[in-house]
Amino acid sequence: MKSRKLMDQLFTVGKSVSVFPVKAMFNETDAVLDFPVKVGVGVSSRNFKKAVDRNRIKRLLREAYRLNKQPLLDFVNANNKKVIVFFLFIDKTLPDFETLQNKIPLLIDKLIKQLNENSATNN
RNA sequence: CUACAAACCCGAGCUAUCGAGUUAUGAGCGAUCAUGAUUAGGAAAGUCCGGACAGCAUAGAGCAACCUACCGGCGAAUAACCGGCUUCAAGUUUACUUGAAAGAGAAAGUGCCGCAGAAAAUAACUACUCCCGAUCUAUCGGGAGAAAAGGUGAAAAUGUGAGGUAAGAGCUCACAGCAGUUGGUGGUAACAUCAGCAGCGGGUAAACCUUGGGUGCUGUAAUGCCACGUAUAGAGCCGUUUUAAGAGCUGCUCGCUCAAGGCUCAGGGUAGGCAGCAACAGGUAAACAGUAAUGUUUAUCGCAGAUAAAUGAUAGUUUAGAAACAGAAUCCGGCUUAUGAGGUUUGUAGAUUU
RNA sequence: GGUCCGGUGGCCGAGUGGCUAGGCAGAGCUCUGCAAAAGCUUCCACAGCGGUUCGAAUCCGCUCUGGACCU
Repeated sequence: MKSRKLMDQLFTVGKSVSVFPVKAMFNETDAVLDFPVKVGVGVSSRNFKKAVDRNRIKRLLREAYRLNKQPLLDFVNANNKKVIVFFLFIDKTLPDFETLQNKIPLLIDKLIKQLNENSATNN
């Protein structure tokens, strides 16, 4: 996700789920997207002052999402939805790849549940 | 060989699997896909200097402001790079080593120098010497001399010795120190050294200042272009061709030029794309010139280019070890700061062997 | 990305080169039957390193840190 407009929209009206140390903001959208899911990652510069550390965390988040994204894609394709997601790292210490590798699947499960409930209430 | 100091080098390589950015070629209407190539630093950092490049201005003059200050070299450029000179500091071997320097002018002027001290800068005061007068006979008053004595301070009118005198004084002499000036010698020069002349009136210019030199302002989010969009839109103020509101010369004044719309507030819209933007003060290697910075020649290479922002994950292996500081955002040169393990060179000290 | 400004006790804040004011807060004492108020005493500071100077919070350089503005 690279659009500034979508980003503002996400942070104003979007909802969130979190599995420590990662929080996911998400929003279903009617906007015309090229892909069913658009994803971004971020770290607060308040918690990590060095650009090296922030880049490291963003890379690990990207890699962890890449390896575990299949369930989310399947769900979204099955229900014909369009979703934008933003992963925020909220811990204040540098993580290692293994913990993220364990936590991201849990977060994605939770996200899918939320999406399911939303569509049920809307209908 | 060990320790210390300084300078410099390096800042992991390879294989497999799965990915990301850029780009070339091919395929596809297109989204995209396939194959190949390539993808972070020595500091990318701080932004302390200097440039390139771009926009505005180019009609200047004066004032102000800011920067700078030994000499030579190098270079696109620099107070910051290289070499030298001088001064200072430390160390010892006392003439060397290492380090530092914002290193023009205090004899153009103004200011400041707390406390202490007689006095912090035309010299005054106390005390000193001589003469005169008075008297209570060791004091007082007046005149003259003189700037040596006053012990405090960071700093006290160049220091020591001798002569000289009523007492004294660079008043005179010897030696030493300091800065000025003239000439000789060496050096491109700063400067060094020798001789003569006339001197010796603290410090502070990282206080104001003076002198010499320099600076137009702003910065790639600059700047140019394309697309989309709004309230056919509100309020207030100033002005409209002889006068002129206002704008530009970017701090001010004069002067000059342009000028029919301009300024402020409130609200609304957009926040997309292209160029700038990756081929040059280029990198690497060797040779040559130079003490060095640097330059020349030859060969060779094409070497990040994103925009919520790529350069990653896992496993194995090489190695004594893979750990430090740390992430490009227009580019380049220098400086400063952070930094792991190891290596090279030079110097000093110690030990051992010959 | 660029351009600037600041840092003085626990807090606020003055200080244009000569022992770092003042207020609030803290501690102790006085006052009171006990407290409050008041009074007295006391404690705790120049962001760090280096330079200029006899002497630096002040002047200069570097570092650290906080903030503002342009966009």
